Amino acid sequence: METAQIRTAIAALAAEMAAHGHDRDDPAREVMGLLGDRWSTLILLVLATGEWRHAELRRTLAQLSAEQAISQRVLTLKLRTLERDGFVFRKISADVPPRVSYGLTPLGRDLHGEARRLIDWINARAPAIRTARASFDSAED
Amino acid sequence: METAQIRTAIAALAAEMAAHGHDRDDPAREVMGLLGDRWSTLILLVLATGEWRHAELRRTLAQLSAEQAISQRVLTLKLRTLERDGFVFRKISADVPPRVSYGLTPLGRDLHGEARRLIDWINARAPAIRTARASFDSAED
DNA sequence: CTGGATCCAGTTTGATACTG
DNA sequence: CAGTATCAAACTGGATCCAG
Repeated sequence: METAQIRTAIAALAAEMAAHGHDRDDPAREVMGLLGDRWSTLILLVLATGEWRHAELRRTLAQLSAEQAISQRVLTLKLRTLERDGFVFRKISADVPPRVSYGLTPLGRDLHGEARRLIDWINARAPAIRTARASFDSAED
Repeated sequence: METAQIRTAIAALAAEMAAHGHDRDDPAREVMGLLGDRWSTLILLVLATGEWRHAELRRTLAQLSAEQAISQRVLTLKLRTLERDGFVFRKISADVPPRVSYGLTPLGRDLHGEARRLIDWINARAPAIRTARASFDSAED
């Protein structure tokens, strides 16, 4: 690109970002970071099936994950973050002892659907990505 | 959920993941992590406009980001990762001195489109998310 | 200009133990 | 059972210097 073109391109990009509602404290960056972390998308997947108690959810995540189990502490942290953004609700029963359950809000259900679409798209391209990686890795000597 | 229901739910989730092509080394987790990091989606946005040289790209990213500029080192790292997965190409001219340009492959162009859809969805819900956060933060005493 | 090498700081995740 | 506190480990991003 030439200097004048770059200036034009930057202006166009800035305008496009503005038109899509980007501004400096928009939550897109943070939510994308959340979806990109180690556990949140899997938590959404499980909670999409109904309401789960903390310990149940923890055991289930361990079953579904190829890697090691989520720690109690990290599960609490992730649920708090999802709850704060309005994607997950936390319900405490009046029983003795009280039962704490988690589930998806309507917004969380929609988020899960949208994220799922992207994840499925990536999985569908997994062969192409693996091929690209193999080619890159073998070319670097 | 009751114990039997949990068993059923886990089985259903595992089957669903398998049906969607999940397996333990699928790249979805890594690509989502990439899209959730600090710079990759912005890099895709800029590269979607054409071919850019390293230094041009770095300056442009600085213009578009509210935060501080990307470091030279991190830009190289991010471009390498995107290139390895087949989303970005790297072209070296035969000139002296050689010019190095980066751009999107067809796969990268598609990824950008898919990711953009999710980001736009989140931005469209930004008011709801901000409201949820304010309510959560004020309720926690 | 591109980008590798070092060194460093902040954040995220995990292990363990403890409280109500 | 749910959640917190503390400590340790790993990872990410950044600053600086240097080489082709």
